[in-house]
Amino acid sequence: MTGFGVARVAIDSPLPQLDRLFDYEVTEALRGEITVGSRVRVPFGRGAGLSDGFVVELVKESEFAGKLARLEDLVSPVSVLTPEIYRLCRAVADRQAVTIADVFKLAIPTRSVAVEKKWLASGAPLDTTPIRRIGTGQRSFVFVEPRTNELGPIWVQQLVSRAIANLEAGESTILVVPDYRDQAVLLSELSKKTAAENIVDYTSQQTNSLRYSAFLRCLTPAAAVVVGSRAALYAPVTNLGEIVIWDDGDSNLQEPTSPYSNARDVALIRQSQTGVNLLFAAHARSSEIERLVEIGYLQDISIPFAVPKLAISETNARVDSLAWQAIRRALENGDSVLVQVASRGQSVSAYCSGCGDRAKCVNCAGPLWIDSQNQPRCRWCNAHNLGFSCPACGDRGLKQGRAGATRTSAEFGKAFPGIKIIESNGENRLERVPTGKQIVVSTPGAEPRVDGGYGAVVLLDCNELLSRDNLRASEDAIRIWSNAIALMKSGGLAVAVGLQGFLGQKFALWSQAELAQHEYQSRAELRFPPFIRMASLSGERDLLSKVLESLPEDIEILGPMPVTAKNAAVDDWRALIRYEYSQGGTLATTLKAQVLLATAGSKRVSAKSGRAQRPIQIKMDTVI
DNA sequence: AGCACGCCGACT
DNA sequence: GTCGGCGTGCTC
Repeated sequence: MTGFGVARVAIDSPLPQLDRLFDYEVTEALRGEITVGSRVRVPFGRGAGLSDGFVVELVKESEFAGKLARLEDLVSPVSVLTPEIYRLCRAVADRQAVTIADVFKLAIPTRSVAVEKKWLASGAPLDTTPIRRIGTGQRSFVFVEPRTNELGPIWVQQLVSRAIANLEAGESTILVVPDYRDQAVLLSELSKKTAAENIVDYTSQQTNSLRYSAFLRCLTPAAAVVVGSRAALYAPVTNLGEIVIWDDGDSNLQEPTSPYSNARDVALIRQSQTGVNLLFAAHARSSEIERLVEIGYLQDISIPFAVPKLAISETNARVDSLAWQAIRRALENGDSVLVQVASRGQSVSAYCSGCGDRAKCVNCAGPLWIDSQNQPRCRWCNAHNLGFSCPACGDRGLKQGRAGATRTSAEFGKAFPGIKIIESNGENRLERVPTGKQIVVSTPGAEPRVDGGYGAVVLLDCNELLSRDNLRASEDAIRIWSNAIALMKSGGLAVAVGLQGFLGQKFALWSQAELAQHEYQSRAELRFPPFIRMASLSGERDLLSKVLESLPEDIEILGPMPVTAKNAAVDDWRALIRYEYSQGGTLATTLKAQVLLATAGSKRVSAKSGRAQRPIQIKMDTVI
């Protein structure tokens, strides 16, 4: 790269007006050292200090008419922002209408000098030329057999063997898994099949130095298997052959802060830019994947498998005879039983024993529930309500509502004397339980694994999960049930209590594709995502109106309406924007520009309070 | 974000 | 006559 006197630098600033490249004259002394992707500090604006940035390009001459400032501070010559990852970050930022700096935060870990020194001493090259796969990769979706055997869950085995096959072909794999426990299982299975140096632990539960070390391992020119969560999609790994996303419908794959991206979309972008293989694997199919399959963008490569034995009972009893039978049979065989219960604690709700009114929190009037310690707690503010007294009738007694996991455990304890009952929930989660005759009562998503698989899986409160107030309730429920059933061994019996109608019938037959089609169809009829896309804009009312007025006629706007969320600022308003996929690119650009325009005109600090004014927040895909 | 430039009110 | 108010605009 010697001889290029001008560096085009991306400034690491959250300001949207600075989200472009700035040219700097590279001093003679740095010309031999600086690389594309180097971390630098540059003079910027009228400020006295230096700003952080990354070299995106090295060129001979600048097209900038003014006088260039000099780049004198090279933080490190390591090429941390490879061209491939820069392109990815740029595209994600553009799609999400956010600044590239917000994406850099996910893509480039903080530097650890000690780790970097060690890495450089090991003889790694500074300037890593990514070997890019040529041609168009396969984009696919696969239904994985929902079963657990002596070696663990089938899906783990399939992902591991896929990654190992790629490794043997000299190609890297990125395995993205929503849950860190699943990441741990994958890492441990991988370590049985290949040397530790081939495995990169990209999970987020790590210290800065470990994260930077994993990042640098990716830059080392040798194929690897990268295991991690959302951020792993930005791993600058050498010779990437395939990206695999497990269970894309899991909400953990959604970035909660800017850039508000979903792992699925980031993977699709990286695939389209590099032509690697992309595989979505799951037990159930998300409506987003269903759309991609229907438009032919993804190919369904599922291989038929024996569906799990699953009985549906349309009953009003919480635990019906079918469920009791399944549990008894499994216990007789010496197997473990998994019972999924919709909520934790003794009871999901509490009522005044005097007048029967829903019991309310003394602090905030939120609804009470009874925790596993048998104490009344508030669902909103979490306060204990030991001194409860009914505001209506003054009674101090409480009646319990529907049973939670703790009370269910107690009930099973009575029904099966001498059988060990184990409870697992989100707060107190077991990853794995030893094999044996036992009943495991778990809330959704907290189901522990048992070696060899469960002999029976019983899903209680099915309608509870379905009636969650969320567009994705049904889709999520199917996913959660399916994942629980996948913990069962071959020959086990699953029972879903209280499931009815179309959903019950199709689920019993494991007709996952039909369920996904049905779900997607109903979204299409309502013109809800993912049939179309829906953005949300929120912020101060007048600012918001200004931005909305500037949008083209053919964009459908819903609102604005005041935000009623509990902890929302008083003056926050929100509008939804419904748009076609084909409009996404232009809309994102327009919104970014218009928000900037609207915000620039007005005062940046509210005169009275002195508090910094929150700009308008853009979420290109809102979760409703 | 900072920071300077610029054009209107009460001060040694 | 000038010091300084912060609205406006730029940053290679």
